[in-house]
Amino acid sequence: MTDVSDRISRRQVDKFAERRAQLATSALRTLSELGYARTSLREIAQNSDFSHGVLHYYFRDKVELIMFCVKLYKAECVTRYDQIVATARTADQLRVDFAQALATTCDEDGTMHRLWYDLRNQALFEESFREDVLEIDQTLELMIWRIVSTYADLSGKPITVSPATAYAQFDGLFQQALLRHLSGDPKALDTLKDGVDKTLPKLLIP
Amino acid sequence: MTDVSDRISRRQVDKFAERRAQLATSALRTLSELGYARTSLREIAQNSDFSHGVLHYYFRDKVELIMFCVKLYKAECVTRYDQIVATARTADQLRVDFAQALATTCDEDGTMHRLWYDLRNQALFEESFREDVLEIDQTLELMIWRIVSTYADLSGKPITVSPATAYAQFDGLFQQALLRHLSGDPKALDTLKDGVDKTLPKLLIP
DNA sequence: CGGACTTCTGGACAGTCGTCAAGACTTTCT
DNA sequence: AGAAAGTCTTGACGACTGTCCAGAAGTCCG
Repeated sequence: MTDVSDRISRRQVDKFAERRAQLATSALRTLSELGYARTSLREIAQNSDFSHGVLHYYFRDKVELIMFCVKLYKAECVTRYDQIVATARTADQLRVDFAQALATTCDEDGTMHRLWYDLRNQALFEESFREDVLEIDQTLELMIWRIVSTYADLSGKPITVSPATAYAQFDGLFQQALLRHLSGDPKALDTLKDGVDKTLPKLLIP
Repeated sequence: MTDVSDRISRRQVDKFAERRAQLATSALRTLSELGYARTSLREIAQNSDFSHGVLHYYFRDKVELIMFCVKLYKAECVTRYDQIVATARTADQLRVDFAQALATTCDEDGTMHRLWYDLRNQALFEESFREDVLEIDQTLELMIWRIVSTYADLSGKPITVSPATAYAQFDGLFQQALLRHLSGDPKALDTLKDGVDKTLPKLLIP
């Protein structure tokens, strides 16, 4: 394989991947709006610049498309809070920033996150979803752990719970807030911030 | 005479309600097996002693049937842990019993609970589900609160978090354990017990 | 028994679904 | 230029969905 053909084939691959990403972005809009159960490939195509047939040109089937979508979204989502870790100077600041960031995510990206919860729930029923869902869940757990361990460092106190427990607690708080917030509860975000504020210090030895 | 509500107010109310419950029980089996998205009325009927047409004789539509089902289940589920509250003599015993009870539920009734999570998630998308889901969620929150406040009484220490926060934390722990457990992780239940063991004391002032 | 009512069946209807493939259009290569 | 490869549209397919309905079957009572 010469340098030229290598470059060419790579360019084609890039273009292919580019269109996949473009279609996945369209699909994400539709999925986050309707949820897994009610989203059809035709609906996805209608909210994009292409016809429904093209989806099978870029994705093997519906499952592959959806998994590609959620991975695309979570890849960006997973690094969102690292900025907070990087800039926080004190434990209290980290705690406040983290609580605020969760509330902002809940408010601005609520529809995307309900999609994530929807798909994670599908994994409870459909085995084919589990591998990918568990992998994403693992990266989220690590993201939370970076927050918690940084908070512990800044506090100078050791952590008393496992990464899994810490993640589960914040995930529960977020999920509850999301339901309340989408249902129109005006206090949902404040309750979330308060919950995080109270929960984070309890993960350390007092 | 085409409306279901007319039939309800007829003479044989008991028999009518009885059959509704019978059909709902069949439906629960199917729903907990397949989940909301993939359960059809024909599938439900096939797992019962009747044909698919009869479902529209006892329920207005699919949504009414499913909501009736989950309410039937949660009505029993919500009182399951009150036994623990009633018999616990010490805080430590309550803590251990509660952790064990959650693990047992996760193991034995995992498929039913994934259905609950599935429907609660649907409420994030479909507004018509929200009212019922929020109501059930509220009773679950109260159930957890009875545990936590009894634990606080037995410990002689005040609680530091709100009912919503306490519920969200345990719900997160349970949900995480359910996913792991259904995925075949042998440590899922022990992790759940450990998480509950660690979380419960942290809800009080040390 | 016979009629009135309730309960239940099974098929029909009008959609929607994922998937596929034939062909048209576009780009790239020789 | 034309051939080849890549990209996209369109229509079709069989299967499945919730809903409805005509009528069979069962139940009750005079």
